[in-house]
Amino acid sequence: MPTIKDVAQRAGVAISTVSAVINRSAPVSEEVIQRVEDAIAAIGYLPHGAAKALRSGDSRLIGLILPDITNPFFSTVARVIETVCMRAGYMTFVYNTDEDVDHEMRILKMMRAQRVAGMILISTRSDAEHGQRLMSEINVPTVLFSSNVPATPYDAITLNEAKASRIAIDYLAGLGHRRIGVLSGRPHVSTHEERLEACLDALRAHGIEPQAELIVAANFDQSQAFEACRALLALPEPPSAIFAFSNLMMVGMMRAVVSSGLACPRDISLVGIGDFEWPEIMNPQMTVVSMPAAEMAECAIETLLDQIASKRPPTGRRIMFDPRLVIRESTAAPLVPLPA
Amino acid sequence: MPTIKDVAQRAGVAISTVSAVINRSAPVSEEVIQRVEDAIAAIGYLPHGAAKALRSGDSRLIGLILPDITNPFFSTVARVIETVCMRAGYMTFVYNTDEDVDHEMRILKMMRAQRVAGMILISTRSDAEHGQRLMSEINVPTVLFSSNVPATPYDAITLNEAKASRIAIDYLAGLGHRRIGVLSGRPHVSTHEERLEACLDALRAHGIEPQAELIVAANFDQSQAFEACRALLALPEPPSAIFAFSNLMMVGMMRAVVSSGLACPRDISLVGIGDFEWPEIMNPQMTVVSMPAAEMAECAIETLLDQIASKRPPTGRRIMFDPRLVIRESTAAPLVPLPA
DNA sequence: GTGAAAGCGCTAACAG
DNA sequence: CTGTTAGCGCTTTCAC
Repeated sequence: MPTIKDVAQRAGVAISTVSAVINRSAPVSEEVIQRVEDAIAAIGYLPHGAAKALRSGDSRLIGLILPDITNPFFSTVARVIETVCMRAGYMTFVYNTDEDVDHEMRILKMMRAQRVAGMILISTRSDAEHGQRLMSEINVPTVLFSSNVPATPYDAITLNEAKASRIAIDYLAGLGHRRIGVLSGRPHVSTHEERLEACLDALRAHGIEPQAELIVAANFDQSQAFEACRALLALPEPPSAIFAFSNLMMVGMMRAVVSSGLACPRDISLVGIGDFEWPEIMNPQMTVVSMPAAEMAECAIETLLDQIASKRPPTGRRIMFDPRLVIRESTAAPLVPLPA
Repeated sequence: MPTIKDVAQRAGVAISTVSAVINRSAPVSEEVIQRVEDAIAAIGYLPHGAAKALRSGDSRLIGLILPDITNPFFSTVARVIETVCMRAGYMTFVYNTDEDVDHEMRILKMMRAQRVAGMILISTRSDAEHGQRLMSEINVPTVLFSSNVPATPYDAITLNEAKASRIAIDYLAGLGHRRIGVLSGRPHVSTHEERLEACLDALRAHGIEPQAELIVAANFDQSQAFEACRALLALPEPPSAIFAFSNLMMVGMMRAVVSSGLACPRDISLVGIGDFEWPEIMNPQMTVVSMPAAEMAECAIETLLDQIASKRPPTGRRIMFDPRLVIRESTAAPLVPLPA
């Protein structure tokens, strides 16, 4: 591989001059610029990223840590962040935690070893203990995404979780459902805790006392949601509607209904959080609380880039985006409304 | 950030000793190892990736270039490669081309600037001209994935494309279909060219002369497939079955059928290449030619890692994986079989 | 066993 | 405007 020295030699100038024309970091005569650019093109020179990073102390690298790129919500987020980063001259590392705390910490270490300039982190937990872990491992601008970690100085871009739950429960209750199941996520994650709390509030607001047997945590996991939903459906007094806290859990529920020989929405109404791109090929087309994934991702990366550029410390503020109820075919009034 | 120097100081040893214990590259006494490791832990030292890469000439970086991570086939591939790479001590850059040649070249440049140790490339074109471009831009071990670029020295891991088409057409013809539409991909891509050629062969083998009006290229794109399928359906003599060359084009077809007020498989049979993870929630559940995505990805990364480690030049060989027909509900015998 | 020193490719400070 | 040079953090001879 040719180095900057080879370019200088060929162009008949000093190394620093080459650096100056590459980075436009000092004024150079038009004629010399031309000679240098010709030399670069002739020998196919490309600056050595690691050398540049080492010397300048700026890796031009950004880390994106998410649960699972296989989930369409997160892959959409990744695409947006990749695009914005590239435009800003950053490269992106995208890594999957699989919702595993240890793995998250391992990835954080790799990011630190690469001296990334900043990170977007969809963390696996939101509790104070994890906040401590994060703060001890992170030493670059970081913005939290989707899930929040309160006891932490980082900015967070999230959904308005309370509203998301409220919308869903209000809609279901409005349809006449009284026995409403909830497939929650995983304790210690803000997207679970906040949605769950708002669910309970909303249920009570409709005069429905939450039943423990109808509220089950399925770990944000498709197959666990499948099992949990089957169990709910097999209850002596099954719910007439279920609200799940994620897109993949919604899928799990739909599979469970099929495999139980039931029909949605005839036997059971289903609502999830997070939409899919082609609802019309699903059976049934799902009613969901949708979130503005792309806008949220854009906000997150803009926030991060701004923090990196301005060298301002994070303000610890939280930016919330509004969910929106998209009514399709997986919900209906209960078959046999309970007596008032 | 602490450096190796700080560790050496704290442990009371020389820099080179610290390096030796970190990399186990030279024998060091147990006692000193302990002292060094304590020092590392105490100050939270983590080797500087760029410095290491610069000095050792080994970036420990692998590039994965694919069309679109949003496509479940590619995100599955990415997960496998990330996992295997991490186990082997490599980090991964994943980048999307959006099927754009210029963008592919831009990404290749970034990879070269980072001095990646190797690449897995799902290229956007397969013709000789593009092969030339690739060879002039690539100077590290590279393995081609999914699409092949024949005039090139790189190993390629692909589907057995001929067989994929044959399976699909045989099945459709066996069902009694004579007017079979084909939604092909994009010219100059092997996954288009090879599948198309095999399609025509298979059609003729069944005594069906391919009709130009029934064969349309939809660019491997979901919405173009939607449009193309609608057009096919609106033909005076529409096909009774359509075979599409990708998973997303299959989605586009299913949407087109819905939006045309038709029913699949009653009015039209549909087959695609590439499966989805939860077929049972689709309407209808789709019949597809499935490919072993994870095994193929594993083969690709193993091949690459082996090439990097052994420093053997690529053999230019092609490893093909067998497709498998998965019959579900999107196919049936034609409503009105043509007279023999 | 351990330590001193050269140098990977680059940037930036400074002298000309 | 151009050229020389120090040194980013690390690995790796090569003396000791």
